[in-house]
Amino acid sequence: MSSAARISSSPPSGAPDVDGAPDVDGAPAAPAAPGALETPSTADAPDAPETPSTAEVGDTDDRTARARIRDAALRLFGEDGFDGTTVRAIAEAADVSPALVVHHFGSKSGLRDAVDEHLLAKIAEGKFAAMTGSLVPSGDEYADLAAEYVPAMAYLARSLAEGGDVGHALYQRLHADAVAYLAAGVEAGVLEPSDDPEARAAVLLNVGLGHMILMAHLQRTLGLDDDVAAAVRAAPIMLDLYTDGLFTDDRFRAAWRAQTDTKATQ
Amino acid sequence: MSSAARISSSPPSGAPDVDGAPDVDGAPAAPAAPGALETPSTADAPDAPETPSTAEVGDTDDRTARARIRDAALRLFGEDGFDGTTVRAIAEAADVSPALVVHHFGSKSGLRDAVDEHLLAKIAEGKFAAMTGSLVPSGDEYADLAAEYVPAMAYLARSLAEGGDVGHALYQRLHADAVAYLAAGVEAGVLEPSDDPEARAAVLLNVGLGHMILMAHLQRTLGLDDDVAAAVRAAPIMLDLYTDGLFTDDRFRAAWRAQTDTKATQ
DNA sequence: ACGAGGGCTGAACAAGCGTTTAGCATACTG
DNA sequence: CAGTATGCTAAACGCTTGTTCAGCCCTCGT
Repeated sequence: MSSAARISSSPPSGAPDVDGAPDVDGAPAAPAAPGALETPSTADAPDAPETPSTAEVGDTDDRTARARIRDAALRLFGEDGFDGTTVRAIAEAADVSPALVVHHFGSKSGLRDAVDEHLLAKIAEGKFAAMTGSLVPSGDEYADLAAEYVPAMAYLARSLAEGGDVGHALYQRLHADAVAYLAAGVEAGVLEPSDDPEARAAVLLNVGLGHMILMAHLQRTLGLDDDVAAAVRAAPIMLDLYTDGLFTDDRFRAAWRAQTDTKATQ
Repeated sequence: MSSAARISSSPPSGAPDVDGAPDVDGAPAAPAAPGALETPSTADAPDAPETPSTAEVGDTDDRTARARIRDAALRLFGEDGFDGTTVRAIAEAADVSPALVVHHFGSKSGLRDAVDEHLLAKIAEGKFAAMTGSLVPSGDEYADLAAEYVPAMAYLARSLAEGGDVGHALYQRLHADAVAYLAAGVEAGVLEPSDDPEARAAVLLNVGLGHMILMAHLQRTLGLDDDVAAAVRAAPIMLDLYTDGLFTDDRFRAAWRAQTDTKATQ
């Protein structure tokens, strides 16, 4: 959520800071790079020149058709899955011939690798902090972000759920960030300390990401119109959970401890 | 978790009740039918006679080959996805010819429908309460359960993440159960009340199911050997979250409320 | 002006897919 | 015992898929 990051930099007093509501979603996630929330570039704009110094394989220039194919593949993979997406469909969406797809990326798997690499680079830049972290910037800002990042989020959600390498790479990155920001939050005194910070970071990451992955079900089940409404409806509940917990006392925790203790002494 | 169900029926005092640890996983989920945790039948045993009175289509007898095909399909769909699984692979796993698959189920989609129906029936019986609910019965019981239910869980996780109709049917059933059991828990005084019980049920369901779906990532990231270890590692953290919350005070909730109030009055 | 080369394409190919067909055994029914 | 339905299979069909191939067009260096 980047809440921990913001926690240590924003006064906990009255008015929320300028870039949106207090983060509320489940996971303490990626680094909220300063300005990450401002003016997202339009979705289909060609990439930045992308210095070929770091070129690893055939990553020569990358604009126009090549980028169009990659973006179309990202979107379609996210919507229909890798197997459910045909090269011909990608080609049509990118307005090129099927042969060009394989000419640029070698094969369909090569295209997926390129999509993954591109996405991981974006993640490494922290560009996904806003979306993976704070699901509720509130209102228009969220809508703007969603328009750009929803295809990527769908692809990531699918990758995470399927347990492939891309998803796991993303997970590990988000986990490392979560550990750092949770520690910062604890140090700032706004988060409860933990006996097992790494595991807690993973659990909270699961909670937040899972909440995101399943948000569509919540939306349908509650009869909401769009994902913004769903996020707004869910936000105060997450806040309640994180503020008060769920149980009224600690009888369940006590019971758990009692059992594990007796087991350990057996 | 069925915690709410158990809450109202078990004394919150010292020793945990007989059928395992206090439920600890994220979601208040399906009804923990009495005895649901006891002696699971072996995985590949043929189904119960399954009275043909409720036969809807060609559901005549259902044992031997037909059941073998269905079980193999369930497992393979869960492992490799629907598109990633070929009819020939299912046939080989069930030790029959590919043509028999189609002969029994009409088509590959028909087979999926049969798998879904079978699974939803199991869910309706409450047989999944233990797995979807309490991820930590502790130790051997969990291992036994896992051996039987893991294929189905994998299939369900995939269905939920993909947002198809099966997954949503499951979700709605689990949500209804969660609403009921959360209400019971509130009435019993062990759960915090909520302004929005339906949304809270959905959120907690998302939290718990998402935690389950992503458990494999947690396991890999923390370097744990198996899913039992992961569940045991995660359990006290979930308990801490549900008992104490995450924040040390309510500054985030206050900030959220302040913002939504000012927005509402604008 | 004119080759050279890269972006790009239409058409075709081999492989794998779901499905169909024709037919074999076995078991039940009269 | 004949007749018939049932469980089941081998082989093949048609289609879609990812991929290849030969060649077009258009730009650029000389």
